[in-house]
Formats: sequence, structure tokens, C-alpha cells
Amino acid sequence: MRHPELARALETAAADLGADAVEAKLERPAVLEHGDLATNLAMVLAGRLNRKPRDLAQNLIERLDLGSLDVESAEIAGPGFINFTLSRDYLRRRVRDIADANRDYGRADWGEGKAVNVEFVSANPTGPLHVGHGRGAALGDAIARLLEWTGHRVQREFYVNDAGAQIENLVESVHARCRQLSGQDAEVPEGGYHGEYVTELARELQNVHGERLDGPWGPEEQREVRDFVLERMQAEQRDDMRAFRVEFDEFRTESSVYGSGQIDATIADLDQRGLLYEREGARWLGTSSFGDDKDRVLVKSDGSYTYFLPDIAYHRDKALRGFNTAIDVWGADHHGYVPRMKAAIEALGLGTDFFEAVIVQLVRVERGGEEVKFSKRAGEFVTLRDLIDEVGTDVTRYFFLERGSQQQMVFDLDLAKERSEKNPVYKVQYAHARLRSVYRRGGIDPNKIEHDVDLTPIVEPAAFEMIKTLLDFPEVVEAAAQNREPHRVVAYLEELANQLNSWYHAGTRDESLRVLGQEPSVTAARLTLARAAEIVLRNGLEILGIEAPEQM
RNA sequence: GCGCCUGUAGCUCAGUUGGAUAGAGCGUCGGCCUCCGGAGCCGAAGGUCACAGGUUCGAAUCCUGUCAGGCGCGCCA
Repeated sequence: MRHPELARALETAAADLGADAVEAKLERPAVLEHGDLATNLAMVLAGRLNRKPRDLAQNLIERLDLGSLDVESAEIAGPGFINFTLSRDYLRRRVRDIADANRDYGRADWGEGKAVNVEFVSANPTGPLHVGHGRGAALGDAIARLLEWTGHRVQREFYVNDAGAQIENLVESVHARCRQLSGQDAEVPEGGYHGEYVTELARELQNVHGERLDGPWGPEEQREVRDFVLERMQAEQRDDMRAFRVEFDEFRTESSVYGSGQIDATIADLDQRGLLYEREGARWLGTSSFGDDKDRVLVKSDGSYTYFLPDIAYHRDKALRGFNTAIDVWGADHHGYVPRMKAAIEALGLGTDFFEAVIVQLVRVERGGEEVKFSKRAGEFVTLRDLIDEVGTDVTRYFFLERGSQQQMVFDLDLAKERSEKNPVYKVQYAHARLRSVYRRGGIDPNKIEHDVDLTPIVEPAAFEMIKTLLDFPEVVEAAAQNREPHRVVAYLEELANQLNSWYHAGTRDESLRVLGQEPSVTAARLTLARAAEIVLRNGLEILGIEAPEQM
């Protein structure tokens, strides 16, 4: 909960006592008895001013005009905390602010319109997306949403590695299946793709081309099949992403980087900066002067490029396109790649803040306590499509977003399929639906709920606890956006849902605590609070890309 | 061998950027509700924050070391 006036007053008081340019931090104490807000300012200043913290706290308090700051009491506690209890009227007023802000509550403008490119998923077009991609997709999209909520201009981007050897590998695998389908002896090559979908591709090709593809393939056939396979796989991945409620603004292909002359431009750029050198017939980039373990090859001795070079060119292009920041969501197996990319970015003179990598750890899927390893269609892994089909987009996104991305996670299918409040997704969605249903039962149009009503009928301590949680929302959004950590929003929503549900359930035991059927003034006040809670639940779910249902 | 990530309740995970008495869900146990079952409601038990030092008014959080797990260390992509 923010209280800028109080924070400023504390800073002024600190300056009066001889400590200027300090920032007064206010936080919600963990225990009720410690009031509504607390500051450790006196303890922070004690060392600097060489004074006793508790005395300092006393001096600070004396310099505050408590009444005008809506502070009812300010108490010194423990080693030197100052615990503030705010007037109930202040809290009630701020409920009204939430209802007024409505869909904008939680939004901020500190992003100052900066352009951020968020690149995620970026799967090879060689097969269906798997659960790991799903986690990256949920994370990348939620980060994008968080940045949008905090005043950034965001582009969601998917990098398609359509030029690598893996495509040829898939084409060879399809070739083998084609021959098998026509009754010939053929083996999927070593390290090839074995999933059922490869056979599907072969079958489709046969339907189109008949027997033409049964024999050996010349360059013509190779190219045709390659194009076909690329298009099919990309289309499928796009469909999966759409089903997962992720819309990319841009699919950038590796081949377009090759075709645009940016490789040469990148080489020239680095060369001009004197960071390239030749050794053993290869061209190296001196990444080790920018924090990398060792220098890296860009052009191999046979004249071909390493994977690294087009990747640098691609990221350089992000800067040329005008982005202030490029965030990449990468799987944990690529984390070792981060230092060299950061080094390359710095070598290009783009600074240390332009590029950011968010690492997402592995997902293990379990059913009945046992790991689920394979999907029928993909063979070696569980596909995202399997998860969506089985438990739905909302649940899948929520589960992926619930944990810190650096945390390896277990996806518990049994819990995910549970359609009760045991399942945290439903608990949060129920909380929202419940409030919508209160409006329906009361024949109330939520958009016409009067905010400017007398809120003094709100007196229950539980209600004020919930109000304080509602007031925390903008700070949670800010911290989540700054740290690229959507899971903070999830944890917050679960806490809010718990409070809301228990506020609501109190009415099933004691009718006088219900929203509807009270004195008109009481119902009106509680409706405004309900509205504020509904708004926060809805806005929070929107940040996660999860639906806020009218009813369950 | 080196680097990065992780280690918190039986399980899955949070922990307000160093704050006060470490939290939630699942599971377990008790009560309520229910024809039964499920769901739901109320409550309880459950902790050497991997371990050992250090930094300071204060450490799950920062530093050092150890242990355990994951990942990565190509002129592969």
C-alpha cells in the first residue's frame, strides 16, 4: 500500500534532522498489531546520524502532522520501527479510488513509452511445441502484458530458425517415412525425428504428390518438401499459440536475416570496432573482453557461419528497428549462451542494459505421482497441445505462471484437472465469478454501482484487511514488471482470493454480513467494496492472460 | 574440473529486494453440512529455512566454504 504523502513527510522530517536525500520506505507489517504501515527509517538513519534509533523515531514522529496525513496513531516498536495506524476513513476513501480507476487500476506510466521487444518460444519449426515451450509462452506473454500495463510499447516476437541443419534433418526423416509408406526399406536417420507427426507429414505429401516422392529425391524434391514441411510446422505452432491465447506481432525468420545483408553489416560493424581477428583460418569475436569465458568463432574456417553470427545480426537488428530493450525468454539449456550474447551486444556498443535474458526451467508433468514422458503424436515429449486439450488454456497458463521461472516445476495433472476450489486457478476465478453473481442476484448493473456512497458501514476488520490487500495491487504489478516475474501477481491473486472468499463466506454463517438484503446504505457500501475487489481480480487475471468468468 | 540455477512443512511452492512471531495450496487429523459419496465451510497439527562460518541493531534473503540436485561448458544449433 502506497502513501506518498506520508513517505514525503517522513523524508522532509529526516532532512530536518540532518539526513537529506533519503528515501522513506513504507511497508505492510506482517502482523496486525503492528498497524497498517511501518517504516524502518529511524534504524536506517541511526548509524548515519550516530543516534539511537528509538530517539530518532520519536523525533521523526514529532515532525509529522499526523492528522493531515490520515494517521491515527504512530507508535515506536521493537528496535526502532514506527508503526502507523491509518484512519479507517482514509482506507474507505481509497476503495472509492479503485472503483473509479476501474480497468486502469494497477496501470502505471513509468515505462515512458519505451519500446520493448519480447522474444519468446522461438521453437525450431521441426515439430509440435512441447510443454517447455508452453511455459516460455505463458511467461513471455505475461511479461509482455506486465510491460504494457506499466507504460511500455511492447512487441511480441517469435524467431524462426528456418535455416539450420535441423530442418534438413526433419526433411530426411520425412523422406524415410515416405519410402516406408511405399513399402521400401528405409530408416529414420541417426538423430532424426521419430514422432508420429513425421509420418503424418509423409502421408500428406503422398496425398498431394502421389508416387513422385517414393524414390530418391533430387534438389527439386528436397526444396519442395522443405517448403511444405516448414509451412506446415509453422502453421501448427501458430495454431497452438493461438489456442494458448498468445498472439505474436512478428515472426522473424533466420533466413530473412541471411537475406537482408545484415550478416555482412554486422561483420563490418564489429570489424570497424577492431573486435574481430583471424586465427586458424576462422574469424573470431573478442567476447572475452566483455565478460565471456572465451572468444567465439563467427565465421568457420570453411567459410560458413556459426549459429552465433546470425543471432548477433538478429539482435543488432532489434536495436536498428528502434527497440530500447530486447528481452529473450530462453530455456534453461541455453543459459550458458547468455554471457556470450551479452558480450556481443556490448561489443556492438549497445550497452549492458539493451539485452536481457529470462531463463525458464524445465517442466516435469506428473499424473498420479508418476512422470508423464511421451505424447502419442510427438513421441519423445509431452506436447503443449496435449495439455491444452486435457486441462484447458486457463489452467495451463496459471500453472506455468504460478512459479518463479528459475524454479524447476512439476505440473500436477491431477490437481490441474480438479474442477473445484482445491485448484488454485478455480479458486481465483470463483472469487471473481462470485462477485459477478452477487450483482446478478441483486439485479444490479455493475457499471452503475455508485462509488460516491457513504462507506462508513464498512467496519469489519476482515474487510479492512482485504482493502489493504486491494491497495497493494499497483505495487505488486510494478515489482512484477520490473523483475519480469509474473508469479508475483499469481501469489497476490491467491491471497486476495482467500480473503475475498472468506469475506464472502462469513455471510453464509451470519446473514448480517451479506452484501445483499441489508439496509440500503449497508448494501451500497458493501457493493462498492465488492466492486473494487472484482476489479482487482479481473485486472490481475488479465495481466496473466487468464479469463475472469461471469460464472463457473 | 569450471560456470549458472536450485535447496523453505510429508508433497508442490510463495516469502514485500535486509525487518518484527517464516506463509499458502495439496495431503493428514478433528468439527459442521450431506440419505450416501463428492464438493463446500470452520479449525488443528506439521519447520535445525540443506550444512558451517561471516557481515549488523536485525539474515530464509548479502558474503565465504561444504554437501545435494538440475543445466551448460563445440569452428553443433
